[in-house]
Amino acid sequence: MATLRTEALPADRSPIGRRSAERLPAGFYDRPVLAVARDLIGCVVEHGGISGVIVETEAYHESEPACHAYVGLTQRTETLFDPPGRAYVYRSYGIHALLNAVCEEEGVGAAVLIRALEPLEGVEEMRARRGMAELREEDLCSGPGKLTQALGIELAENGGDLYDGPVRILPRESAWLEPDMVESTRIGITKAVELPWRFCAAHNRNVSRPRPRTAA
DNA sequence: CATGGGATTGACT
DNA sequence: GTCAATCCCATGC
Repeated sequence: MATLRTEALPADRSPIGRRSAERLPAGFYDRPVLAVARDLIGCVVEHGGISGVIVETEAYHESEPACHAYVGLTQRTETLFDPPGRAYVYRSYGIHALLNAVCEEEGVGAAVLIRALEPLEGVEEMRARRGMAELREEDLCSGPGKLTQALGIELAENGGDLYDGPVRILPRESAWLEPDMVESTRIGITKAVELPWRFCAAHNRNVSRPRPRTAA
């Protein structure tokens, strides 16, 4: 069984280099998708030196009809059935690329949708990519389509390895080892709307709208 | 081969 | 609050 402990490897002074030396444990994604969705809060998504801390996720599983894999193996869904730890990137509403982490054993269609990031590195490049003038920092990655645009993630990244890139997910940093989390129902779906499979960092400005009711 | 429906966003009323 | 933009692909005739 995988744990969240990161492997201590030779350090580097630069933030990117230091994190490059750390990996999520082998088997991290080879677990129930709900566990992975919780544990990804606080981890870091990085692409081309641009990065952010994950503050919102949703879980999807082939056993429920909101999941693309519910219909079985098709051309669209084949990445979902790949080995855990791959990126599933698909186009939403004809416009946006959405990033997911494939979970559970090979042959089981399950993934965690990365819905929002707290910008970490490359904020100016994010602003340039997002294109709109004078965006506040919390508007850069506060939604699943926004964050892929900010990090330059496109459909070409579908099927890529999240340990080796080009899109990578790196372990939690010290400030995020035990994040306060809020559970709620998922956004923007019409089926299985009752499942509480959305996870947000509590009191974080980068969580997408509508924000969940934060724990009292 | 035609059709319809999105795991969304930004602009506008 | 409402609504259009726009592309991939699953489904059905």
